[in-house]
Amino acid sequence: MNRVLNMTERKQKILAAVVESYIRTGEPVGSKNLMGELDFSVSSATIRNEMADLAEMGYLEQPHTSAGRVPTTLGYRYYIDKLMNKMELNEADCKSITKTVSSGSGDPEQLLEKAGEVIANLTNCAAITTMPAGDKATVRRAEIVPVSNRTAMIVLLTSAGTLKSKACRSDMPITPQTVERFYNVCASHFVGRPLEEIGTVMLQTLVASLGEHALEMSPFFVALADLANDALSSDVLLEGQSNLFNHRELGGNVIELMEFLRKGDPLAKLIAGGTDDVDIKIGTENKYKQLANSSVIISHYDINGERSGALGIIGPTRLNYAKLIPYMQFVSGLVGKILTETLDEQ
Amino acid sequence: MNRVLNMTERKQKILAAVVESYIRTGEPVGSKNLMGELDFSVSSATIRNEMADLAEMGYLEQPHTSAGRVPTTLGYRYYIDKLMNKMELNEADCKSITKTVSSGSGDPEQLLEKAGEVIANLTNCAAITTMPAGDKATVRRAEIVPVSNRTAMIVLLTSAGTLKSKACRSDMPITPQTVERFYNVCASHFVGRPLEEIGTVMLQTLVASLGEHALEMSPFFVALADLANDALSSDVLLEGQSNLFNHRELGGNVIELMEFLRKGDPLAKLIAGGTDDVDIKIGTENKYKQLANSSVIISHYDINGERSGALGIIGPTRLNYAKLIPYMQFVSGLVGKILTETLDEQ
DNA sequence: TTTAGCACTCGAAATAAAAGAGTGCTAAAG
DNA sequence: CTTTAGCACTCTTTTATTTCGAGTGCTAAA
Repeated sequence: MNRVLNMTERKQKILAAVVESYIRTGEPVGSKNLMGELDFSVSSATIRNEMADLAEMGYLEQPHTSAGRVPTTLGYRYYIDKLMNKMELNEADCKSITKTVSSGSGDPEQLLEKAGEVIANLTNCAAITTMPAGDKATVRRAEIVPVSNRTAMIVLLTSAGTLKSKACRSDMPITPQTVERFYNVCASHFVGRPLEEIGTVMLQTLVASLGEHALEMSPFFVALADLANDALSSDVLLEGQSNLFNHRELGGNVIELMEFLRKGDPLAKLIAGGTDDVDIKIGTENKYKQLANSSVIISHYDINGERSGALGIIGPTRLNYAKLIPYMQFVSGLVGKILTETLDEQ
Repeated sequence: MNRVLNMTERKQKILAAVVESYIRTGEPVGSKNLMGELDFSVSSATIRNEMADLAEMGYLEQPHTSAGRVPTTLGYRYYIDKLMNKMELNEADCKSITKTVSSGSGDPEQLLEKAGEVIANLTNCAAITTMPAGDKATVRRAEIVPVSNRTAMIVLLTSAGTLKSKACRSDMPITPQTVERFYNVCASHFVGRPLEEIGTVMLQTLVASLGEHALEMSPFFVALADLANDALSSDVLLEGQSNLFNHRELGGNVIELMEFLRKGDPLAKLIAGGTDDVDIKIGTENKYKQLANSSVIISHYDINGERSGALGIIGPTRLNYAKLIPYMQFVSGLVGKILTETLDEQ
């Protein structure tokens, strides 16, 4: 025994056929059925031997002894990297996507929400989208607006077009002088500076320098720091969550999966990483165990040539990669283009 | 035959015992089991007769011929209106609720989110909360802030402390004059006036009067009208949706139910109606067919003595009404108190 | 190296049987 | 007239048993 197994061309063809058949039907695929799907004629026994080899090599596995074969994570990976032929985009689909996505009023949040919806419907998966990153955003404007005697809204607008606000309560009455003082401090210390600089340390020294007004002003600066943090942590939108119910193979884990998706934080991390144009994580390739039965396709978008955010889908491992990857690229490209136009600085 | 069936005291006791037992266990309750739960001794046969009567009267029903009895909508209703003894609030719970809910920074949205979470955890149901109604809110401030050459944020702050914003794109460059002009128009026409007045009709006449600037300004006013509408339609927050999975009796309908909850609109209507302090809708009493197997408990909160919003839970009909109703009242009372303090005008 | 043939495995579906909980009715007792 | 013991009957749930079929792995011949 202990022979060496090489990946031959025939094995590749068989692997591709298994993957594609499984993606299409969701049923483990057996040697007989596979005969009809190959562009060369061999007996089922031959295919069986090849499949046994592929299983030994780690590309296929059997749910149980007498069932057909199913691709492993490794099998999908090999298929995607070496075997898959990306499908062309359907002209009509492109048009309708473009129409839907660009129908908004120019509001980035609305745009990404729409894009998420489109993707979710198109792919029958859950879609996640991130708002344009605020990493390098600067403060464009910061002010307080009183809403009652002791409560004011703190408003922060960034150069990335993100606007965050928050009510804040003070122990002392809010006078027009308070408002003006806050405005002046912001204008001189924050406007035009990166959001990151509004940290608690910075604030402490600042508040200290305010002397007699320190007590009065400090809650507002604390709130402002909160807002800056908010604006920095890019928002994640989730659409079409319930599409996941349509995929039986996710089984009872759908609930855990949805619970996982509900928390925005890991999602943000999920979508953040990766340097490629399109990131694909299959099953156990995902760092989060809740995603062990899912695949994730993430496609980034650029604003003014700079990586700014991403769109992604989450579904069963059995995704139609050949079709969906080009779609994701198309939509993210579109989003990037629209946002570049919208937020263009000059 | 055709005898008249009267509700006797014994029947009431039996009905209450059935309802309470079913709420506790989720199993149809049979005559023998019920014997142990009554404060008087009769044979199971007697109970059987009484239960048959209650079934004929419409308060109980059988899932199938040889199963125990389950309360009908009518049965629950009778129990809640006439038989139920509200449970006292647990001192420790109150404290921890108060602590959690009031731990925020004074932001109403954050407050209601926290309150929703608390309720969801406490009741193991989905919780809905509405932001304070903007019905009578007036415009406190409206302005545009440029974020790029042709894009600006429209910002609207209402007297109710709601702040809405939206990006808006113009076909012409946005100049400081544009900003000032917008500000002036808003100051003279909108500030201090009810939100409702910013309708499209009003806008049309206004834009017409702008003469040469009409084209330049109109997209902003349209966006402003959008924002006003947004601010008027009270936002609904949903928490603990996934708790619904824990209730097996909701069966396969959980998915439809969640899908229904995802759309905010019917939720808003659901929570809006009702004049009582606490509204309870049991199963088919709900107007929406998706809620036919669910119960809804809604408790309103007042700000400055005026009905302003509500907190609600959605769960199976088999809710522990005696315990949850007081809890809902407590939390909504608390929310009202905190918001009154926060938004107090004087 | 490929292929036909065949025994074997294992899950899924179908069928049968048994168990159990609860009812409704009857007839006797209070 | 009301209550209760007794009992046959109904219907779901559970468990056991069987059957079926798809698919494999192995062997031996081409």
